[in-house]
Amino acid sequence: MTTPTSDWLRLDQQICFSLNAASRAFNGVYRVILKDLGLTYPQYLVMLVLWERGDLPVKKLGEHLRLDSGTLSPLLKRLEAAGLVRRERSARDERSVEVRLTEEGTALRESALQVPRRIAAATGCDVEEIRALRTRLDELTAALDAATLEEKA
Amino acid sequence: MTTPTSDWLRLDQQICFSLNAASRAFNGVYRVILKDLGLTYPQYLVMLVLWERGDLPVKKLGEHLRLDSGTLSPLLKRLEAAGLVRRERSARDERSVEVRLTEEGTALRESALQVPRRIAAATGCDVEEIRALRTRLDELTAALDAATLEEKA
DNA sequence: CACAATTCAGTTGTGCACAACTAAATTGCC
DNA sequence: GGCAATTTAGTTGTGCACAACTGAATTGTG
Repeated sequence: MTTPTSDWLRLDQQICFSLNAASRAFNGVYRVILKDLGLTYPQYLVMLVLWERGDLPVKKLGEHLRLDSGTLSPLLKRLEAAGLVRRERSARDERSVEVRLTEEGTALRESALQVPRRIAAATGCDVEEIRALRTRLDELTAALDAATLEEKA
Repeated sequence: MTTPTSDWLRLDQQICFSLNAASRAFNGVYRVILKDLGLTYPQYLVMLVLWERGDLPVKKLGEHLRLDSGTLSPLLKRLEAAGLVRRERSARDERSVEVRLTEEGTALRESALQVPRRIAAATGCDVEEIRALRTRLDELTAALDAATLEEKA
């Protein structure tokens, strides 16, 4: 039992639409919830990394988030304008810029503590389901990243 | 056995990073594969809907894709500039704009037929796994959309 | 019929993703 | 020590998402 080629296109429509929609729906929930904190979703990701790991150079931040300087540089400028971080040229290596939490940025973590519970509630999943989904997504990302490199070659 | 509040933040970092990364990884694979067709991922989504449903007004297109005119108007202009669609004011209702496939746009479907197989290969999943993931994502989207409305209220 | 409310596409402005590039600092190699 | 290759941020340009708004056409109601 094989699937006609033209039906593959319909299936692709469904899966890639579903993924796109899910991603944007998640974004939408975060947008609403993060509005109180004055953060966008990508800005929240950056703050999470800084709260977790402490001050980091832009390069390291980018590695954790898989984002390049083209995305991070303007984003960090906005976080700096909002008073949440400072950016300081490293003395040891003048190419590098250290991103440091300000007091205000550190303090914001307290308000952020309520975010995950609200997000979890919005998904309607329990912690184990979320963990399972995360694992599934990570596998997928790994496969896709590997495939992207192959396709490019 | 309960989880400390501060660990929730770490879990949130993981799940929202994973989702974001998966979404971008998918985008990356599509970007590489669609390059041959001269389409971006969102443009491909629009073409899929048009191939599937035939000519549609912008409004209907937006409902299928959950995109508003702010996103679609410029995107459709680019598809028109590429010669894949035409946009024509409806005679019956002058507010409405019909998006019609050109011959070139219709013909592109033939080249697109190979895309889904390449994407499926990139995910490393079989058809059933893809279907299951799709179902999971649709459930999630439904829950998230409902929650977004609640949060806004 | 008249006119307020709604619908529809489009525009504007902000922010993100990413490719391609620049400029400056550092490292490695001879 | 000197110089090419690499590393690091940043900039520029394109495209998408979305909120807020505009303007024109249509619909509904008195």
